[in-house]
Amino acid sequence: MGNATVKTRRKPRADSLRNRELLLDAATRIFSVGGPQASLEAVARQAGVGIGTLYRHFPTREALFDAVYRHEVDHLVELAEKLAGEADTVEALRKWLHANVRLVATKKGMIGALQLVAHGSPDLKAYSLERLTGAVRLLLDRTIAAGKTRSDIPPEDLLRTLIGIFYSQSTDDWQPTALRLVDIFVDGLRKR
Amino acid sequence: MGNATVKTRRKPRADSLRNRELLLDAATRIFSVGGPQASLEAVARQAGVGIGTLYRHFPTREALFDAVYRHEVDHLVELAEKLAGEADTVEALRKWLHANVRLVATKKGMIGALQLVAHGSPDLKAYSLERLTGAVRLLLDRTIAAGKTRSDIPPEDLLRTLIGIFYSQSTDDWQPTALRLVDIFVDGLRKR
DNA sequence: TTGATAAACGGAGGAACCCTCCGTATAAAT
DNA sequence: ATTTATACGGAGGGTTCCTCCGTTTATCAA
Repeated sequence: MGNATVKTRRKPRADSLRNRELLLDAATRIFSVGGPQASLEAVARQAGVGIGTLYRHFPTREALFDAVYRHEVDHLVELAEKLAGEADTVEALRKWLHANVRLVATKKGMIGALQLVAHGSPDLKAYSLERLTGAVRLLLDRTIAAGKTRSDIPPEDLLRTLIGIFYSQSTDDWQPTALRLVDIFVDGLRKR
Repeated sequence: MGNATVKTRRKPRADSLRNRELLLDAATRIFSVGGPQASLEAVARQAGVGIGTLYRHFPTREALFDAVYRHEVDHLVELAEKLAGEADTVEALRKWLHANVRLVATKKGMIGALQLVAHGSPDLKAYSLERLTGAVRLLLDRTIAAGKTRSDIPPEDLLRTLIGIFYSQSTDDWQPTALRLVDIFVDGLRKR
């Protein structure tokens, strides 16, 4: 039976897939510096496609932003999977948390974006929370299994702490502070 | 000696003052429904003046927003001064707090605006915090002097609680909840 | 009162952006 | 090779931004 849809669909066109990817990358860059209300025409220009193509792929600004955000979340999950291969489990966890800090630091626009997300689509919120929690769990479980850290901290709490660190630091020069706080927290997790 | 400026300045023109006031009122209305990035041309239209006039009075969007916000704060201070004449001191306090809730509720845009303020000009933040604290103190001291409420709550804490109530409630239908929370808090202040 | 003039006014205009629509181009299927 | 479903690009109409400048007017001095 294979496919339950009415007619056998054509394979999606190669240029379509490629352009979608180009747009996503461009949007990530543009939103990073311009915040979530940056020019969509600039995104299309940056991607090297027509504005019409952008709107066909992402009918609304929201849709584009949603996709970009999911993309970023997926990247973080991938990174976690890669780090899960490292020998030093605690260090792997620490690296992943630092990557989070740097991501938000680099892509300043993301901060404003996060506020939109918080008040925006519950779908997106649920998706990112779930996936990121999974990523943390992946790394955290290994440190626990290795007997390196205390075992009474659920991944959700660790994630919430991370978010709390992002929110509480709203000045320009917050990155070093955030990294330090992360380190302190990780040290706190360590058994001794 | 009077005026230390170089030359004796002319009196500001009457139309200038009037237009400034018109613009401020219009901006309050427009920002209320459209949020802090609403169209400035719409503000000028609403005020019945040319767009050039708007830009002369408020060279940047920030400047206009700043002025509107100060205006609103001043209104709340005036209200506090008026309520300070009421016989029932606790009721006066309650009314003022409710006015705060309704203000933010009516002017939805203010919520987004508050976020801009939080990360924006420290001047504006300091100004509003100071003036509003003064207003609360005015009302709170009277209830304490009348022996109606406990006396160990500084006005700053009361204000922070109010802000906390605004921030924590981010859904559409938050107004009744916020009013209830305010009432509970005021009841908590009461001596019995 | 009556000029003189500093100050304010309005809005045209060029640039950027938003989003839609549709003629053209092209990848997949036959 | 031909067909055709899909995707592409960008012109175009509408909105907003902000500047610039010719015109109007409120103040002040005579």
